[in-house]
Amino acid sequence: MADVARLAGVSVSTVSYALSGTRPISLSTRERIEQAMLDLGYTPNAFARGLKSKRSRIIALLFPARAGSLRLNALECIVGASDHAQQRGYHLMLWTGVEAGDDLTQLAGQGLVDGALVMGVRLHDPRIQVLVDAGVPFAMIGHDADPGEIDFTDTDFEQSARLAVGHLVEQGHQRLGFLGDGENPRPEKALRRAASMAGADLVAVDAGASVDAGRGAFTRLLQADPNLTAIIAFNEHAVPGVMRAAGDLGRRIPQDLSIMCIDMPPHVAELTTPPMTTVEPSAAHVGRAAVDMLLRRLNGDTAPPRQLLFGGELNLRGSCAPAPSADDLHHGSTARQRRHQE
Amino acid sequence: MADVARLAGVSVSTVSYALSGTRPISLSTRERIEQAMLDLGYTPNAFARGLKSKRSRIIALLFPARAGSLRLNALECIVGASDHAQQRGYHLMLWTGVEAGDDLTQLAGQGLVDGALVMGVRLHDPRIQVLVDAGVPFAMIGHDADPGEIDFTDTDFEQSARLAVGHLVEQGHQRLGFLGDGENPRPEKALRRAASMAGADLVAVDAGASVDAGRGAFTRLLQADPNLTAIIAFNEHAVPGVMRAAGDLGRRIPQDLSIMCIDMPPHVAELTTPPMTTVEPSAAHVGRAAVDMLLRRLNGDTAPPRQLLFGGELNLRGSCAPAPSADDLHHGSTARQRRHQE
DNA sequence: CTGAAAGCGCTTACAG
DNA sequence: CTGAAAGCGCTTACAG
Repeated sequence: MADVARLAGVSVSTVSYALSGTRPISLSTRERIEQAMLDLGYTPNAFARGLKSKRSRIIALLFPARAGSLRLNALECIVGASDHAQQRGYHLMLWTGVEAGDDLTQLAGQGLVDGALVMGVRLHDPRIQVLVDAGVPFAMIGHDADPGEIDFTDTDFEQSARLAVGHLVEQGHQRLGFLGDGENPRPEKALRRAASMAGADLVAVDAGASVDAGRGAFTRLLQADPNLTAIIAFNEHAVPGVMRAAGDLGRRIPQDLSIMCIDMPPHVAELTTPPMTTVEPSAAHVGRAAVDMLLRRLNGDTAPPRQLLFGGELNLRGSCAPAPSADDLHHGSTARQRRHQE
Repeated sequence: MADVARLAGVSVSTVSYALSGTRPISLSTRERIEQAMLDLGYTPNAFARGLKSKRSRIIALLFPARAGSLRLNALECIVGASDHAQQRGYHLMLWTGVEAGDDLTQLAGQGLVDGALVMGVRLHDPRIQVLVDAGVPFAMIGHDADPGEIDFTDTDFEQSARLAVGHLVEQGHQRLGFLGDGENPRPEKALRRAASMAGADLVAVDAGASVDAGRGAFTRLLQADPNLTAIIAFNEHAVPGVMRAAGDLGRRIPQDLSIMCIDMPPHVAELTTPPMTTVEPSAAHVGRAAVDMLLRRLNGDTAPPRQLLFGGELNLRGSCAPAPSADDLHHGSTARQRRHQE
C-alpha cells in the first residue's frame, strides 16, 4: 500500500480511504490511485486488514463428520453456503471434527472468524454453549432442542411430513412405517403428527447407517405392523437394506410396498430401482439462507432471532404406487409365495 | 498477550517465546506464563501472528463446483483433507466457484493462505498458471495434461482399469463398453490400454451427468457394439440411465449385461439394484495425501515434484456376472422378447 | 478533499 | 535466561 501511495503521489491513508470508499476522494486522485494499484498488481493484505479492523470476513463452517454417515445432501449444502458467502465477499473455513472442548474454545478465541455456521446440530449440542460463551456470532443449520435465542435454518419437517403422508394417504395407504436415523428425532415426531391428522397408522423404527441395519429395521417394521403398505425413510444409508429385505420377502416395490425418502438428493434418488420418490428441500438453499442470516448479524442486525424452515418438494419418481387393494392383501401371501417359487 | 505478560510479571517477548518454544525459558517463568494464560483464557490472535510471521496456517481448497455434476466422492475427499489439515494445525478454506481470472489472482494476492489444494483439475486448467504466477505453493488433486513441476495425488486409473478389465475378462467378457463423463479423458485411455493388453474389445462413449444422457449413451454403446456384455462406467450420474435403458431392452443385470463403476463411494454403490460392483480408491486418502504433500512444501521441502497415484480396490457387489455363453447370446433376442411380453 | 500518526497484537532480531 | 523495541500492513480518529 505504501508503494501504491508513492506511485500515486498521495498518502497511505488516502489510498486506504479510496479502497474502502468511506470518505470522499477527488476524481483525479481516485484515478491515479486506481491506476497505481493496477500497475503494481496490488491486493490489500488480509491480515493487516483483519488485525486492525477486527473483521476477517471469514466464517467457519462447523461440520461434525461422523465418517460414513455423511448425508449426501451435505455437500450441496456446503457448496451452496460457500458460493453464497463468496459472492458476499466472505470466506468459508471448514472446521471438521471440531467438537465442544478445548478445540472449539481455542479456535473461537483466535479471532480468525467473524462468525460461524453450525451444521449437524444435535438436540443437546454442547458446541452451542461454547460458541455462545466465546461470543462468536453464529447461526445453525438444523436446530437443537431449545434454539430460543439463536438464528437457524432447517428443513421444515412438519411440512415435509404432511406432504409425504398426504401423498401416500391419497394413494390409499393407511398403514405406514417410518425409518429414522436414530439421531434426529424431528422427522419421526412430525410424521406421527401428520399421520394422526390424516387418520393413518404409523409405526416407527430407527436404524444405523448401513445396509444391514436397514434389513434389520425392515424386519422390525413388519413385526410392528405386518400389514403396512408404505415406508417413509429418513436414513438414506439404510434404505438399500430395506429394499432388499422387502425383495427377499417377495414384496415388490412399488406394487406391494411403497417407499419414499425424505432429504435424498435427486441424483441419488435416481440410482435406486425403481427410482426413489422423495420429499426434499433444496439443501443449497438451506445453506445460503444460513449464510444470509449470519451476515445480517455481523452487520449489526439486532432483530429477534429468526428461524427459517424450508419446505420440501414432492418428487414423484417410481417407488410409490396406490396401496394394494384389500383383495390383494388377502391373497397377498399366496401371491408372494408363488412368485418366490418361480 | 500484554495482559498475560503483566500477570506473569514478564515481558511480552518472553510470553511469545514461551508460546513458540523457540528459545529456552526457565521452568518457573514458563509455569507462571502458562498459569496466566489459563487464568485469562488467552488465545493468540491469528491475525497479528499472520501479519508478522507471514504464515497463516490456512490452506485454500479450490473446488470448482459445476453444480449438479458433483462427484459424490468429493465430499469424502474434502472431509478427509480437512480433518488431516486440522490435525496438523492448519485450516482449510473453501474456494468454490473460483476460476482463473481476477477472482483467483485477488484471492491469491491477499496473503490469506499459505498454500492451496486444487481439486477437479482439468487437462488444460488455467487456474494452475494463475497460482504459479501468484507464487502460491499448491498441490493438485487430480492432474492436468503436463503436471511436470507440480505435486499431485490422483486416482491410479491405469491400475483401476487393469483391475476392472481383469475381473471382467476373467469372467469371460470379451466385448466391453466404456461410459465416460466427457471431462476426464484418463479413464478411457487407461481402459483402452488395459483392454488391449487383455485382448478384449472396447467401445467408448461419453455422456453428460444425467439419467437421460445415460440412456442415450447406452443406445450409442449398443450401436458401436451390439454384442457387448459388460460396461465400465466413470459417470455415476448417467449410470441409472444406462441401467434403465438396458432393462427396457430386456437385458438383465448382471445375467445379460455386467456393469461396473469406477470411483463410486460404497454407500452409493449399495443403492442400485443389483448393488454396484466398483473399483474405487479411498477418496479420503487422496485428500489426506494431498495435504501432506502441500505441508511438506510449506515446511521448505525442495525435493523434486512428487506424484502420488492411489490404486483402487475391487469391491464385488452384484452387478457383474460371468459373460453369457455364446449359446445365450445366440438365443438372446428371443429370450428377451419373451420376457418383454410377460 | 487530504495527511501525519497512532495502534491493532503479535514476532524476532538486537542487546544484555 | 530475559527485555526493550522495531515493524508487519493496514484502518481510523484527529487535524487541517
